[in-house]
Amino acid sequence: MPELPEVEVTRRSFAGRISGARIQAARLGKPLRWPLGCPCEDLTGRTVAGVRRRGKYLLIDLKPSGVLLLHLGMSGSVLFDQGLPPPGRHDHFDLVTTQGTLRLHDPRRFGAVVYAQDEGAEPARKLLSGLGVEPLGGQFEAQAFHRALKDKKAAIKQVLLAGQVVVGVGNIYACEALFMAGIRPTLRAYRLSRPRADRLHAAICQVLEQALAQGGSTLRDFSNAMGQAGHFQLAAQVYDRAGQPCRRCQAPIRRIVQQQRSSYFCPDCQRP
DNA sequence: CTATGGACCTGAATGC
DNA sequence: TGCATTCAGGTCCATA
Repeated sequence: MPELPEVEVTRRSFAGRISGARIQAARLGKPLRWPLGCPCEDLTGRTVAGVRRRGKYLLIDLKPSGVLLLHLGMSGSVLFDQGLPPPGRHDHFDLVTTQGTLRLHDPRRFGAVVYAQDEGAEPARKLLSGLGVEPLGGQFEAQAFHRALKDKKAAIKQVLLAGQVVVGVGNIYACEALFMAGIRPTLRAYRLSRPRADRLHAAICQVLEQALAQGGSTLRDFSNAMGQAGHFQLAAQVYDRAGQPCRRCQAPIRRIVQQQRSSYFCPDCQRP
């Protein structure tokens, strides 16, 4: 479910409300992708200093020390509120604080909650190192983007999903950005000309900013930590539209599989 | 080093 | 209705 805009929407929906709260208890449900990395009891008594985001990870900074990395995987979502009902079968982490309970709901359990001393310490370092530049907030530059693509032999779609060049672009937004830029997902990254790389750079920024402004996509079941749904589905140009007419030229949208993931594109608007 | 495929897990939608 | 198959927003890891 969650790509960068959804994760950022989630962060904004509870960061302010949880900051300054004192942790009273933590509890785990079924195993997530990785073990927490510390006993739940070790968290009690600490204070939440703030919530940051890096790629698709949420970083919950603790005082006097420690950080919780939270990843939503494919099906995760977060709730933060007071007086939450008892955990259900897909609620796998609760952080009970003086200002409310943070709850990770994740049916497929590809998500994770991981504790580290700080973001440079294991296991956080390993998860965060190797992540590319943040696409929003001014660090993402067209020239550097083009240069980075130059030594990637893989298809551009795969390079975007890998997150080593730029983070946060998942399957939906990769498809949408490539459509906006008029680029076939199968085109090898190093073959992008500077003008096409520039277009893709702009498209990535635009599609992510737009989704963020609209509160995150909701192709299936996304909602933020206050239970509100997003609206991106209204704007999808190609994702999940196989066989339907391109909104720009009417040609049927095609679906192909790359790296065992679906790619959608318009054969006329997007050129190899 | 790259490229590929499998792994993790559950639920919804589709097909016979 | 029941049962099997396919697909889903992610990403790590083993293998060649």
